[in-house]
Order: sequence, then C-alpha cells, then structure tokens
Amino acid sequence: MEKYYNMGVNWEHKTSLVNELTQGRELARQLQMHLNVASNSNPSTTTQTELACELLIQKIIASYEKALTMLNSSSSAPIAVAVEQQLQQKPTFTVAASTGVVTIRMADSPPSLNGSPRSEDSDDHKDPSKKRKGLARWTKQVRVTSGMGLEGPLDDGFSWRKYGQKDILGAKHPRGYYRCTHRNVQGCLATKQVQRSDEDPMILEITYRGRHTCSQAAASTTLTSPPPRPISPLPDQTPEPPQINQPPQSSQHNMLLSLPEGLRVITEGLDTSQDHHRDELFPSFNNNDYVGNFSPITMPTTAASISGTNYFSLPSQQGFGGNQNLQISAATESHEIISAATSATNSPTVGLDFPFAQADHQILYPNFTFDDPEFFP
DNA sequence: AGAATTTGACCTCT
DNA sequence: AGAGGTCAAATTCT
Repeated sequence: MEKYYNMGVNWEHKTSLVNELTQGRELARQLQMHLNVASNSNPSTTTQTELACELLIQKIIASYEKALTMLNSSSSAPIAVAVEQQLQQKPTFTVAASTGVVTIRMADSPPSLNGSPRSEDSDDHKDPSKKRKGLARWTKQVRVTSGMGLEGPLDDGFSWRKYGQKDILGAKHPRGYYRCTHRNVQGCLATKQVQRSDEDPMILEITYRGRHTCSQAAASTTLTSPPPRPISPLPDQTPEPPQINQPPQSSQHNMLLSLPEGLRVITEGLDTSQDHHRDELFPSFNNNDYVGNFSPITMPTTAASISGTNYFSLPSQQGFGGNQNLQISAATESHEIISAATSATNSPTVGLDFPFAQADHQILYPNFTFDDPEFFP
C-alpha cells in the first residue's frame, strides 16, 4: 500500500479527490454547454454577460483540469495514472479556417484509452527524433480567402525554420516541415507541418507538434500567446511560410489580439461526456460583431457523442488585415488526423495543446495546463 | 558573413 | 519497398 501513497497522499483519498474534481469539471462543462446552446441559437446577440459567463466557466474548468493534472502528475498511483491518461491524451485539432471562416476540428489521439493504436504512435515512431513521443499534436486547416488581405506569411507568433519539404502520397502539394528556430539554442522541440489541401488549394493544413519551451514561448505565454495564425496568402508551392520572428511581445501580443475579428470558435462534437477537455481547449471568445455565420459543423462520425457547441470569439483588433471573420468550429472529428489519431474512441480527452489556447489562454483560459508550457504556463 | 531555405539522402516504421 | 519525417550539404537571401 505504501506504494500507493504519493507525496503523502493516500491513494484512496486521491481517488476521491479525483472523482470530485472530475465531477465538478463535468458539471461546469454541462453548464458551459447550456450556455453555448443559448449562444448558438443567437450567435449574433451574444452579450457581454454571456461572454463573461463563458470566460468564467472556462476558468472554472481550467482550474479543475489543473487540479486534476497536479494530482495526476504527482502520483504514481494506478488511479492517478488512469486519470492522467484520460486527461493527457494528446489531442489533435484540426482547424479549418476559410475565407473568413475557420473551422477547427479537434481530434485526439490518445494512445492509451482507446487503444487507438497507433495512428499517433505512428507519428511518433516515424519521428526518429524520438523525443517526440508524447508530444501533443494538433492540426488546423486554414483557408485563405482571396479577399483576405493577408499578405505575408502566416505568423503564429513563433519563429519557425523550415527544415524539409516532402511530397506526400496522394497529395497534390508538398508538405513543409518547420521547427522552432530556437531549437538548437534552447532545445525547443516544437515543430509544425504545413500542407496545402488538395481539395481546396486555399486551405492550408497546419499541424503543430510539441510545445515551445523556448524563451519566445515563455514570453508569449506570459503575455499572451499568439494563436497560430491561419492566414496565408500563399500559393501552392510552398505550403506556407510560417515564419516570422517577432518580438514576442509586440507582435505576438498583437496577434492574439489581432485574431480575426469575429473570431468565433465553435466546438462541437467534442465530447464532454467524460473527460474530454475539448471545452477547455477551445476557449470561446465572443465579441460582437462577428458575423454570425457559423458554419454548421458537420458532425463527424466520431462526433457522435458530441453534444455541445461552444463559441469563442476574440476581440479582435485589426491585425489581421482584414475583415475576415473567422469562425472556428471544433469538432471532434478531423478526419485525416482524427482517423489517425483518434480513431478509436470514445473518449477523446483533450490534452491541451491548442494553438488558440496560446493566444488566449491567458485571457480565456488561464489555467489550461497540461503539457504545453507554451500554451499553458 | 551569417541565417534561412532548398533538396536529395538517410532513417524508421509499416 | 514505400511513405513520412529528419538531416545536412548546397544554395540563396539578408
């Protein structure tokens, strides 16, 4: 039994704590869903109060998550491990931003829970660098609208260096591989892949892996982390130039703030039923004017369990160049990724590495935690 | 000159 | 053997 004591905490006691926290979290999620539903029905009329409520809920959930994470991390007890698995499954998010609309799809790839074998594993395996095991991965699809005046490379607030490009089987466009510029100096293992969609050349699929551990990340986190910016004017050949180094503070900060106006994140399909943290992952910010267009999100197969929808919108400034209204919807299924990552199961728990989180975590979800220092300090 | 990108080779996994 | 991912020399850019 002693083995089950952790840091002086009794294993059973811990189990109770975990259960309580989990319950509290779920209740908060339910509340959030209700709120979302309401907002959903009237997106355009989202009030400040609703926003405030949303924010508070996000914080509450984040607190639960943090507490659970702390418990789990500090324990070696079996139960803690189980919970941890749930909580820490690495999620994969797919965000599709399109011309004004950003659709985010989230997927999870938890190795442990479902047994979703290896889609994700495969990634890890492929990664000879081997250190990437466990690295969170999320993908977003960004569609660039011709109208968007974004000229410039996509800037997500971090400095990326391209280290490779590959033609992918079945894909019309090559995939670009980028790693954090500070990798050598600071050992930051964050990487991302950018690939233009076959179906719609205007859509860029960006997959992030790992969190930034570099100073830039720290700065961004502290200040506000920059959300990956989905916009790229670019053409087909090179997926996209994600780089841009900027002083974390200024530009990154702005970026955050500069999320497209009317940025709205709709989470759907993210199951809440159990441990899914999707909610947490997708902060919802709402600001007024967004247009209320939400794109109906298709429910993915996996999303069967999905029940809620969340909206987030960030206040935006104009940093985006435009008038874009980005809508972000998160659904549990992203096929590509999901299939790969989450295919199996049921409980996609989201870990929390979510690009957006970076941007707002500070504002919206202060306590997202998990493994991403970058996003969740 | 130094940094970033390009691109073919190499590695790992299926 | 093929595919995806990374390495690293060569090349280009700033």
